[in-house]
Formats: sequence, structure tokens, C-alpha cells
Amino acid sequence: MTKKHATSKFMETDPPKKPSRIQQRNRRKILDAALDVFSAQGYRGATLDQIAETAGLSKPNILYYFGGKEEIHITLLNQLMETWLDPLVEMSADGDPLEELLSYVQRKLDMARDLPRESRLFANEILQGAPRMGPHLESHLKPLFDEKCTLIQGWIDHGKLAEIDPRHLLFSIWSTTQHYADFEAQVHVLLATTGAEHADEYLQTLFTKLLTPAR
Amino acid sequence: MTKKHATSKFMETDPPKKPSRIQQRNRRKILDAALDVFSAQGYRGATLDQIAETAGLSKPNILYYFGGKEEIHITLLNQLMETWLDPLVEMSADGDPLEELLSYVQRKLDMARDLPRESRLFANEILQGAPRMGPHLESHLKPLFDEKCTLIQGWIDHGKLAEIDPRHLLFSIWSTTQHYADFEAQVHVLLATTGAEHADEYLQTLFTKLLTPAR
DNA sequence: GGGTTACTTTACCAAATGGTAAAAAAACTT
DNA sequence: AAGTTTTTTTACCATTTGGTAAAGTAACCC
Repeated sequence: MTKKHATSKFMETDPPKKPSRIQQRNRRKILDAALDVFSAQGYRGATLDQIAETAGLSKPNILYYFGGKEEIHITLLNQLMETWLDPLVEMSADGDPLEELLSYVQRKLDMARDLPRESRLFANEILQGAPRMGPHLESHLKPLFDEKCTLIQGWIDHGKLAEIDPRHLLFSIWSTTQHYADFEAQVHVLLATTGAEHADEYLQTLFTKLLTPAR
Repeated sequence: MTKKHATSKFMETDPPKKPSRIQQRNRRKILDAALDVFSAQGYRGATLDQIAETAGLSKPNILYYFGGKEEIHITLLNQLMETWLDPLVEMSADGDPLEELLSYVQRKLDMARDLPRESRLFANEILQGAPRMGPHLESHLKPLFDEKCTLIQGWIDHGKLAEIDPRHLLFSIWSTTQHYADFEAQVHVLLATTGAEHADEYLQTLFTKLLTPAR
């Protein structure tokens, strides 16, 4: 009965029949549980049993929907990549440069707050040297990064922004915003509150001062 | 022959006889190898076999020097905590506030460059919710953090620095500097060079603009 | 309602992994 | 050199973990 040599029985291309309601529901449950576990424990720290229990399914049942642990992880990373780059994609050449960048910062911070699991999943993957994501970074992130760097450099050249290195600017936006999700355990101890209280205001100030051109 | 209920046979307090040359050498080799492996794979991702091979010792031999995997990890974290907080400790009330903070930023960046393994070990631990470090954060980091926040706030109150939240200032210093070590895999892809080329200049500019008081 | 297909469970397994016991080999001590 | 202590190796072990086979159950289709 085993047909094809696809990684998963759901990756076949011949009959693109849409997944049943049960399939959709269970795959969603599994991916959600896996996000929980992978983001909290890292890839190797996560176990299929944990994922199964969190999802409320049995381990073999999970392996009915996914080819294996790694396939679940890769599926998550691929899904993540899209939403993760969204805020940057939205930053467009239209509109005021400073406003565009500041609202990008805000979107990124909101994202870290709303999707901390995703942020940690990503952080874990990069920390370990991006073993399952290297190609994706090269093919998706790099072009977008270069494009936006050029855009920002253009703004600078037109005197719309202070003269700073666009690449490091993006790095600092990413690091400062994601910090609140990735290092939450530390932030929580130090602020003794649930998170980034006045982070919004602080970061807006930071990047305003950094980016406002000296006239 | 087993005496005491200490976690390790090297934690006994009665005969504080100094460790032999062999002991010192092997413990150092083990800790160095463990730093390699833990920082690259995370706690659960690291295996004793990997550590043993990297250290050039057999697994049981490693367990002769340490009580177990966790003890090695904890030893590393404890050692790390000291050097890690050093740059912040050095920031003193004497000297120009802006200079003090900027050279703190520089020291932190140098540290991320010189000790990337340590940075990643720490990042891994915090990412997983600081399961073996929570108390340490509370007892060591928190007091230091509060002290330095007060110091910075004092500087601000005297008009020596712009009015910003000291807590978030420290967060942004940590995140921006450590980013180059923790997210090296990503930075490397995007810069297509071995690391933080002009990070020094960029971060100095960033924090100068942020901290210079409007007069 | 009978048959086919989709889904779930039960019972396993092989490899990996943290760890131990005890013998063997070095290293020190006198 | 003999005896004692320290260090290393060999041979295991119990558990965990990713994964599978096959039988059972529920859904769907006519």
C-alpha cells in the first residue's frame, strides 16, 4: 500500500486531493503542540512523546500525519519564515522613511509579544547554526535583506535619514525587539513584571534619535 | 570508600587538598569540550559521548571527574556568570557617564566576539527558561542590575544623559552586542563576511545618539 | 447495510544515551 | 622496589526515544 517515495504521505503530487477535516484539524493540533515544545526545549530537547501528549494524540498517530520529528520541525520553520518576514516586506518605498522604519520597529515588537513561541523557535534554530534553515536564509532572507538595505541606503542618500549602516540597523532592530521574547526568562526576573512594559516607548525613542538626520 | 553525599567527589569540604596536575588539566579539558558542545547543541542536544570525544577522553573517565552531565553544565554556567557580568561591574560612578556607558558597550561587544561560545551557552540557557540558572539570575544578576540602573538614573537626573529608561537601555545594550555572537549563523549569511565588520562604529553611534542629552 | 477508505491504537524494536562496577594501568610515596 | 593511591579502561545496564507493523475502529460512499 505504500506508494511513492515521498518524505511524507502528504507530500505526494499526483492526486492533489484536499485534506479532510480531520486531517486539517489534527495537523494543526500537532503543529501547535510542536511549536510549544520545540520553542521551549529546542529541537533535540523536544520529544515526540511530549508533542503527542501536548497535542492530545498518540505518538504513532502523530507519525501518521508527519513523516517524522524532523519533518514536523521543518514544516514549522517553513510556515514561520513567511509570517516572520512579513513586517519587513511591508516596509515600502512609499511613505515617509522615518515613519516606515519606526512602524516596522513597532510591528516587529508587537510580533515578539504576540508570537513569542515563534520567536524562540527561530532563535533556537539560528543559535544551533541554522542546520535546517541555512538554505532558506540564503534564498528567502538574503534577497529581502539586500533589497531593504538598498531601499534604506537610498533614503539616507536623499538625506531623509541619518547616515548609518542599514545592515547593522536591521540587526539592531531585530535584536532589540526579539530580545523581549527570546530572553523573557531574564527580562521577567529583572523587571519583575510580565514583560516589556515601556519597551514600545523606549525603542521608538531609540530609533527616532538614531535615524533622525542632523539638519 | 564513598564518603559524604556531596554532588561530586570534588565538592567535599573536609580535606580541601588541592587537585593534582592531572585533575586540573583534565577538568579543564572537559569543561572546554563541554563549552564547545553545550554552546553548539544546547543542553539536551549535547551528549556525553560528544563531550568525551571532543575532550579526548573516554566517557567513564569524564564521569570520574564530574558527577554527571548536569554537573558539568552547572559548573560551566557558574564559571560563566562571573566573567559575563564583569564588564557591567566595571562601569563605575567615577568618570564621565557617557564615556562609561560607551566603553561598557564596547567591552560587551568585544566579549561577544572573543567569547561567542559563552554567549551562546548563556543564550541557550535563557531561551529554555533558565532552568538551571533562575536562582543565579535572582541572586547575582538582579542586584547588580538594580544597582547599575540606579547609577544610570542618577546620571540622568543630573542631566548627564538623555532621559531614557535605564532598564531598557541595558536590555538594548545586551541584545545588540550579543546578537553578533548568538545569531552569527544569520549574520554570516547576510553580511557574507565573518562577522561584525563595522558593528563597533555602528553601536557607538547608536548609543551616542541615544544617550547624548539634548542641551 | 456492505464495502472501501481514513484514522487510531496496541504492541513492539533498535539505537542512543546517561550512568555504573570493577578490573587494569599509571602515578606517587616511602 | 613495594605498596598505596589516583586515573583509565573494559564491559555492561536501564531508560529514553524515534520509529514501525499490524490489527482494530470509525467515516465515508454507494
